Amino acid sequence: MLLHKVTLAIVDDHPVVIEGLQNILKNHDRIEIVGSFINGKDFISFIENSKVDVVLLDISLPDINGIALCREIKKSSPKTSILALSNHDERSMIMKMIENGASGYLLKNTSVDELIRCIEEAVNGNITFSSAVKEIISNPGLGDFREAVRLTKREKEILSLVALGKTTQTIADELFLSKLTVETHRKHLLQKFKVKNVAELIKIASQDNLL
Amino acid sequence: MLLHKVTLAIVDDHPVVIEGLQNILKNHDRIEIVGSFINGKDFISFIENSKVDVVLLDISLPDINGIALCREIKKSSPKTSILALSNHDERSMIMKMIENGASGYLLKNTSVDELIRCIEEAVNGNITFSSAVKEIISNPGLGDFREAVRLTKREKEILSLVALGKTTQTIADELFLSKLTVETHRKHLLQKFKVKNVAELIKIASQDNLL
DNA sequence: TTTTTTATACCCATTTACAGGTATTTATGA
DNA sequence: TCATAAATACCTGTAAATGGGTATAAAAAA
Repeated sequence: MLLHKVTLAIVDDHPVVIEGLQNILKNHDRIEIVGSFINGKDFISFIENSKVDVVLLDISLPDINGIALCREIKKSSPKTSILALSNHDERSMIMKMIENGASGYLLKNTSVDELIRCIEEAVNGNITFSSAVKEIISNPGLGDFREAVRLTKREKEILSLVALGKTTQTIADELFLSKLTVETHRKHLLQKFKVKNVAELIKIASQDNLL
Repeated sequence: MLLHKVTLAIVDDHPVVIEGLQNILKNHDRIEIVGSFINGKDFISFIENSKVDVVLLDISLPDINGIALCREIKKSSPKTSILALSNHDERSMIMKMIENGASGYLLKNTSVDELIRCIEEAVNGNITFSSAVKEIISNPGLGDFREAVRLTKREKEILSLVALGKTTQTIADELFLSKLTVETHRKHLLQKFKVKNVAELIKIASQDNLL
């Protein structure tokens, strides 16, 4: 048994959510809330000088991307357990957070009981998920095993020009390339995405936020 | 001055948000929270038998679309003021909610003070917005005046088949149409979206959630 | 009832895209 | 240093898409 209280911080840009979390946790005698932050930068400064055992981290913050913040926190304070709080229910996002040091992942519609259970697990050093998240992990959707397509810089560049409706010739002129070179890049894009024309290409790229 | 308390309900599928809102509002002596709901259906049943002056409504619920729910509520209980709570910061969404009977629109990152101010305004029958929302309304982005493209049923059907990478001929075969007919529909799609090829078409359709 | 929209279909000329190759130079990693 | 990946470029033939028209019947709206 630990004698000291567990120090916990909240990082979420929604004041109402902070209010809710504080209210839920304030009656737990083993937990002490040591700070609430509405952006990542402030929390990073804070953690450099303070001990935080657990942080409840909203992964969609205005100033910094959740994955990057997760890694930053682990670099500054490796012993801090990070519990990701998020609306994103894509398997890939869950996996990325875990890969980058999170100890758990909760969807925002998690019940209060489950939330507390997960925090307690995180305090004990375990990795935890809310039940909806477990469901997602164990029942991967169809698209979930299609690994992320790795595009070169040039390919990304051409992909976005294609998405703007530019033709091969126009792109070639703009980039001072041969039309044939641009055709090759397009061909590689179609191959990498395993699609057979631009319509499908742009749809998938758009769904994967590559535009 | 009213003698009775203002009755207020909360509809949000995030338990933590409900907790936060309850906690923020419980000390207001003029406000009485008469119910909290995590889906639209339950609230619709509730409001048929109860008087609710103000409802804080999350517009992204699992069971029903926010706009439809807004209209439902106004139909069942026209005197209830609806304050929309949302993460969606698109001008078009804000306008749609107001058109469908909402008395205000708050982004979820609204501060507690502002939230209370808006609830009080709504109680008094005014239409209110959080400052971030006012900003959005008064500074329309570039795309905001491009009015929503109105597609016919057939056009939508063909658009989604095109997005699946099917060729004109394939689509014609599947729908038992002449290839020339499908070509005409495609042409109309390009014209309506004011674009010159499928790449641009699919990108815009995808951004507008038409796929 | 008249007008407009929707869905259908056709024609022609031209441009663009796609499939399936090969090949060279330059970076980048192991 | 050796192998691999990236970026470049070329060739040929075919398939598909686009632009700019016209036209008609049916359905929906005014």
